[in-house]
Amino acid sequence: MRILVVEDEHKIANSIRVGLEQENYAVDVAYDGTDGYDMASSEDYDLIILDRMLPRMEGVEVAKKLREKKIHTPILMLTAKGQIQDRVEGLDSGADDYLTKPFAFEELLARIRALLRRPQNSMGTSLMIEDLTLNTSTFSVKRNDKYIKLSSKEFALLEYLMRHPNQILSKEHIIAHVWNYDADILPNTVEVYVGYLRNKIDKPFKEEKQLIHTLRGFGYRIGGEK
Amino acid sequence: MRILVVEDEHKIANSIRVGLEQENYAVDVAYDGTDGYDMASSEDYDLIILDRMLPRMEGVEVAKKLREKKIHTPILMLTAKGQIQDRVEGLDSGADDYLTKPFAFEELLARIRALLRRPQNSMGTSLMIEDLTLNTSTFSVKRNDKYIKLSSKEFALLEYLMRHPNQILSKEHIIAHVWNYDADILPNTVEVYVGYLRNKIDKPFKEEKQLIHTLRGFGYRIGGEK
DNA sequence: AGGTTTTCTCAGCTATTTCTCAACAATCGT
DNA sequence: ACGATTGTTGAGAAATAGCTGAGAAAACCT
Repeated sequence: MRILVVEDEHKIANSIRVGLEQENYAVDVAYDGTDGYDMASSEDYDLIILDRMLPRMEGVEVAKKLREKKIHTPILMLTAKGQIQDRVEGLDSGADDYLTKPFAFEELLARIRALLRRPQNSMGTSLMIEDLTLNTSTFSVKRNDKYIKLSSKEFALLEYLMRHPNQILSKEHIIAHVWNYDADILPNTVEVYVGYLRNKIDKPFKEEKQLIHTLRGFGYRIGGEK
Repeated sequence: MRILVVEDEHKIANSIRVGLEQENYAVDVAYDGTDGYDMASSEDYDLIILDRMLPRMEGVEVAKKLREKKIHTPILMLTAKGQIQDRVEGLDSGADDYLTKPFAFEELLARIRALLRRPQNSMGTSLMIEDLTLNTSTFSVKRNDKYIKLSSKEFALLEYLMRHPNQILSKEHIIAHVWNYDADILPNTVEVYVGYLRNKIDKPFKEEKQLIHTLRGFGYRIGGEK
């Protein structure tokens, strides 16, 4: 899957590129509207991520021109927050979906998956490892039939871990996926949150198998053997 | 089900179209009265949503002409607010129901469902959670056999919550469904209205189970356990 | 036109969450 | 065994989410 990112802020463009590449998308980047338009019309992308405010040509303008040219590549438009009424205009211009900055990287991924009509990543909304269940539609977490109350960040972290069971996830990787792209999060913060999760899902279940493992020097992993 | 939307404001027409398509209706749009009239008389629609103020031919006029031509497709007429005395005229002209702009999308859907259901059973739905009942045809709410008086916004919010019992609904989600498209509603407004509802349906029933739950960081939920 | 109700925002308050820091513990290489 | 590196944890500061009373503005009703 090839994705074109049109975004003038290099920092943001780069984080998106790196993040998407880790998810095995092929990514090209354009830093202004006209470049974006040229690339979108000459190459064959599966998806275009288009910032609304761009030098040389506005995002809305780019979208309109592409549609006029009968290029129907799905477009996901980005705007700064507080421009809520742009939504209608954005969708009118031909965009297929719409996301306000700043956003969590996971949300961007979810929208991309939706637009690419990919079968949602085990989209039973219910993730399960051993006797631990996480339901993404009711936002509930259970272990051994006991409900566990998590804060939203704890939930996001656990969801991310559970979507990649038995895989080692580095702290940098976790930061990129669970926090916003521009969040300046120390690796220690991840350590602290892993600690919180352990207090809630492992420590009270001493009888059961411990689920969150530390792989010193590499990262964390949920599930699998010691 | 095929629906014809006759509305000259492209922005509104488009939002309605997108929204209805998401509900699996097939939607055609006409942007003025004569086009609307032509399409309505040549195609076979299940419902026509007709704006009152239209270029080339007034909504009322379109409705009258259709009825003269023995086309009895249900018509839902839209007017700008503050034109309340138009109601009689609108209904006289042959419209079956009547909605003032701006409206919440959920309300439009409810009316559409009502109109499309009319031939079969004209029974309004009754939603129930524990000892709380909400009747959408009489617009009445009861708890423990006591009638509770709600404003229309409160009613709309409660109806939305009760149509999704045991589900967590985020403030953004609630705004999108209970308020109208271009309403610029702060999340705090939802908090306030949830407060109003609590004052009326939970606080006076301290003995009973409390029904409206806050899930910090996620949203609100009606029904279900603490 | 005047009073009432409803809708919505604001500002202050509280509780919770988020995140960092720094001290401590565990592990690793030599 | 030793310092160096990496991970854990308690304490607390800062940020954020949610609740509520007050009130402005609009809509509604005679």
